Amino acid sequence: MDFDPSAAFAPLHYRLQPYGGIAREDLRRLNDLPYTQMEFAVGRRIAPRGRQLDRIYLIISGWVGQSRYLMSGTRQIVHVLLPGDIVPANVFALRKLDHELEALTHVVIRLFDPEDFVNLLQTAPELNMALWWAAEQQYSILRESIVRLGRRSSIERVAHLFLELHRRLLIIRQAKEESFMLPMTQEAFRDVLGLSLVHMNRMLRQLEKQKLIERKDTTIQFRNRQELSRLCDFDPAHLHLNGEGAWGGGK
Amino acid sequence: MDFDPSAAFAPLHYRLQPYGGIAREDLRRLNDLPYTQMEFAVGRRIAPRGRQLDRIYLIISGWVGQSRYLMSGTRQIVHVLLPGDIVPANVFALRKLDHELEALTHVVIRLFDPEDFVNLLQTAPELNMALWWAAEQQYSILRESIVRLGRRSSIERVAHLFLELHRRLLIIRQAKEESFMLPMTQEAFRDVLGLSLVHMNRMLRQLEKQKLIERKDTTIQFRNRQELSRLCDFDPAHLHLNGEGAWGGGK
DNA sequence: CGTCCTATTGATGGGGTTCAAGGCGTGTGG
DNA sequence: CCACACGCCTTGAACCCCATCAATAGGACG
Repeated sequence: MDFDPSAAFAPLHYRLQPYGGIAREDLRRLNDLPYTQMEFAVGRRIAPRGRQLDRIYLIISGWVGQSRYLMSGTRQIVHVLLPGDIVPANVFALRKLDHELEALTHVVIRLFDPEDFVNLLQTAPELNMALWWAAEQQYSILRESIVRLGRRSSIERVAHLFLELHRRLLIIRQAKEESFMLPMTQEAFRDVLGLSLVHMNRMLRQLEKQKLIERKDTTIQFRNRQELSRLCDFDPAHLHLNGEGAWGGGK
Repeated sequence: MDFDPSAAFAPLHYRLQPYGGIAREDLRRLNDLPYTQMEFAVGRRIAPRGRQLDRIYLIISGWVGQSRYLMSGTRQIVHVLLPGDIVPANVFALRKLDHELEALTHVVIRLFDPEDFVNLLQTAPELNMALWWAAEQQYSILRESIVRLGRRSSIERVAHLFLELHRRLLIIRQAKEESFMLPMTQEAFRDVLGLSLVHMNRMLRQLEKQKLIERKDTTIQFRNRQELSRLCDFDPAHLHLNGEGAWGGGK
């Protein structure tokens, strides 16, 4: 680490690292942008569906769900945002939110003025490019979620989500090599995977019984990650872990 | 229409219209960009997973599937691209494809050099912004697909996809008010919805029996679109049909 | 006229939901 | 300090939606 961002910025810093050299100065300027900071308790709604986005949300700590409620009252969590993630992923298209933002854990977020943010990007091309790549990664995760929901069995879904979250947490250094903290309830987990609570719980126990994972409190420990990956045909390619293929965009 | 684009460009033109005034000159310059044009027969692979994107793909006519194959051989079509759609949606992040591009119908595409494309965008801010909005719409559709797969029943999925495709086709003027052409096979349809062929067929027949739709050859005619929308809780908000909320991005 | 692809329908079985009840830990108030 | 409540997790039992297997029909095409 040649740059020592404030702890608040560390996740974003790690997240953008793979996408090429971002000037220390740029990160510092991002760090120095005026902001409002807010905290939310578990389960609280951070922003409602339909809200016109007039702020850039940066997640400092905690997990945030982008979720949709159907008329029947059921919920689908479309995407789980981790520290360092930004809403909207594409800061140039400030739309109305088509989903809720909900705190899946205790959450700290920072709000920026979009104009400040975009002005900074326009004089920081590397940072700009890195954010595009981070956005692209988010969308790849959405695509992979579609595959997971459309074509994988329940046990595969559970395994696949574990492995994906683990990789994402590794990037921001909030996981160990073979374990990670899963702070959300099974209820939230269920709504990511499109399953029932009962059945998802059974699949969890089955993974334990097969000695693929271990659970202690909120910690998930992999006991045989390779076998787990094989079980659910996990391929981290969609996470674009190396920024390879980045193209300078006429800079 | 104050601008008369070549027939090839009409869908893109219609697609970008809602997102604010794009200068006629800009569209003309896009139209004049050097390109390669290619055609693909039904079922042919346009680009394989893993290919480094070094071209911008614009769909001129036909439907293209972004699909993933699992080890088991099953396929999930992650997204259906229609005329006027662009791959990659974000032309600034040229990654490796994490899915296949397949021709769901006979397809004509145009390939552009990314550098040409980006250079044009850098001197055409309105066009640039419109493309961001178009990209954002694509991602919203992905999110809605996740809800569809995760929390909707089979018959709801079928109805929902019909209504969504109809809306998208209306935008590019390739549908009538109460009907549209569905040129893809039920096999492809199945792989969008994550269902089995047999069951999906039954749901189609059931929608007919309930007098909600009618099918003649490849034409789907709505017989009671309101009831169909209610059945599947369809809400076109995710399509961002009006460009409202567009924000100038410091231009 | 046979072949191949797509659509359709019947029969059967299983993966996952729903209903129901109990366990466990934690916080809270008497 | 204990009793109780509440949230979350866990497990059993019954049912059902949807997948799978199987067979036929109906073009399109050579």
